[in-house]
Amino acid sequence: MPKNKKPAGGRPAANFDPRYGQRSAAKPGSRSAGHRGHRPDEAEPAGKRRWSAQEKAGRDEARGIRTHSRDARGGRFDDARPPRPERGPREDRPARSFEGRPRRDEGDRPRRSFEGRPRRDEGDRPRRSFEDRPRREFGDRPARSFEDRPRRSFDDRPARGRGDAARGSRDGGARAAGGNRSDWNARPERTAAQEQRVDVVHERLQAEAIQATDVDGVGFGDLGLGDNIVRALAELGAASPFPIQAATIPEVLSGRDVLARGRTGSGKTIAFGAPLVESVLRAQAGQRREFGRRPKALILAPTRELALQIDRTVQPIARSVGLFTTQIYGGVPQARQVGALKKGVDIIIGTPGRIEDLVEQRKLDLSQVQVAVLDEADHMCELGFLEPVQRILRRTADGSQKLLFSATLDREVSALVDEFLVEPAVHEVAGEDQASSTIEHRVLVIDHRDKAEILDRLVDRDGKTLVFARTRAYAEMLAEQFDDAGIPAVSLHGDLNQAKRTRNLQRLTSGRVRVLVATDVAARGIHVDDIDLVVQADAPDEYKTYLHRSGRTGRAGATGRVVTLITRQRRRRMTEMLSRAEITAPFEEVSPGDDVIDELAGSSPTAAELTA
DNA sequence: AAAAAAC
Repeated sequence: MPKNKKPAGGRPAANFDPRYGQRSAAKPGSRSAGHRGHRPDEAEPAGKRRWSAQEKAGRDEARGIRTHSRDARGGRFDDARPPRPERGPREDRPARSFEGRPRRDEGDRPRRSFEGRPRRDEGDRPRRSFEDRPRREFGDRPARSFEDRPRRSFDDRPARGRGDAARGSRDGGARAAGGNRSDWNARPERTAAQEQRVDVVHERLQAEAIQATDVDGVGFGDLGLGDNIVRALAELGAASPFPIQAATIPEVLSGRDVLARGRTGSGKTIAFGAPLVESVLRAQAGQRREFGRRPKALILAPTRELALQIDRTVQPIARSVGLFTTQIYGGVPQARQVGALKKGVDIIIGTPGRIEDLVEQRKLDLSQVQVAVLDEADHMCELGFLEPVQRILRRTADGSQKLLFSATLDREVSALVDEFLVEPAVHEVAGEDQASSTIEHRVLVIDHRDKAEILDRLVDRDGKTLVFARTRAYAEMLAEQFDDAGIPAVSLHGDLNQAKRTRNLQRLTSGRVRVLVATDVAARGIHVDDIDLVVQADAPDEYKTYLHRSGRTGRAGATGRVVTLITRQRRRRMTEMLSRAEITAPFEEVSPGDDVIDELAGSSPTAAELTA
């Protein structure tokens, strides 16, 4: 089995370790209930609010899906179900029938070619570019030589689909002809030394890079989206396409499988969401939305919050053309979700567990799904997620289009690409390196005993701050610590029940609280406007985690700062991880009374300071 | 080792 990553090694006694316990088997939600009292002024029935409309987080990551199928069903549109009204179903779209486009068989595309680019032998660490990430050594164990690292080799993977046989459903013609996808696997044998690298590097996929300047003057309509969708995007705050959107929207509409990498906050959600809606619409042009119709598109995300957020972006787009979406994730009663499915929905957005659960209960039928999107695709290929995701994808319609998006997309996704994608197009945005980033990175080397005090000072500020902790217990403890210090804070982690999770995140979004302490449940995809400081109370273990966590700030061009606390012993691991992340950050030894803390707690750097 | 994801 693709035992993806996860080194056997692991970290030594973590840098910090209150370890409030091996309390892994904690009871959900219990302990935190207590510290919610602060802020009596919230004249808002916080409990009931559920994600209201105020946060149309708009762009964020997006995933698009699309359908190239045509699935016949009857004629009108009489859906009475109104998830979150806003404007009624409107179907003025001319039913263009675009389908019929030559689906994957264009031999002319020079791009893609999934193959692993020749990895560079570094020693010279050139610069970044997502690709060729210089070694990525998992556990970040202290400078251990690469050799004792558990290896993970693509070539060791079970021969799944490697040939073709396993992927019977897809039209074999194109595939047989195009050799591209085989490039994923047909890599030359490696030497033992190279083999070592593979498990840590996950080479980058060769991609077609779009230049930011290519987008100048291009509108969403030019990319093939209909007027209603373009209008809906404008209402979400997306007036014109970001590069990743300009690159992937036409590709998704063409029906091709797509792999896309765009850094955090670059607009991936709309990049897949908008064309997905357009595709579903085209596929059913002129047909009625029947009661009980089965979903035509599926968007999978790794966390409930992300699924919810994606829906907040996709739903208005879908509604603008009369299509319905529904969320399918755990932690909340099934009834409402099942009820929506019974009435019939066009697009479902959710997390693997509940989706599989409903499928097994026969309350969800994925057989009509023509487009499936995996957001944070590389994460969805990790241990624990991969198999459920595979089972879900296998339930979708034969030949369904697959779209894989992530800010850190690498060969780790080959586990899914091999089985499910056919000659995928690979896109990324050119020049997304640190030089063009709007995020400033700093590392504070501290004494463990000073940690709590330094954290208190760092988060005692005006702007919104997101603090990451390695464990649920520590996240909870920190939130209480901040509260006790007079700094209103809430937490977000898996020990909380979904209502609290949703409410606490909402509190940060709305600004009622300016400090949120979270585990990595919030590392990926979550978009909250104006987080200008990310504090890593515990340094992450993987460079990808570093990139995703820090990506909670500096979104859509805004500036932000990331401060990571480490103890002296961890300097080396941190240095190595930053190099893998291709990030440059000064290390500063800091004590509680140092001015630098106030400086860091102050306003985030200006664009000019960042480039200086 | 931890986190996430169903009940």
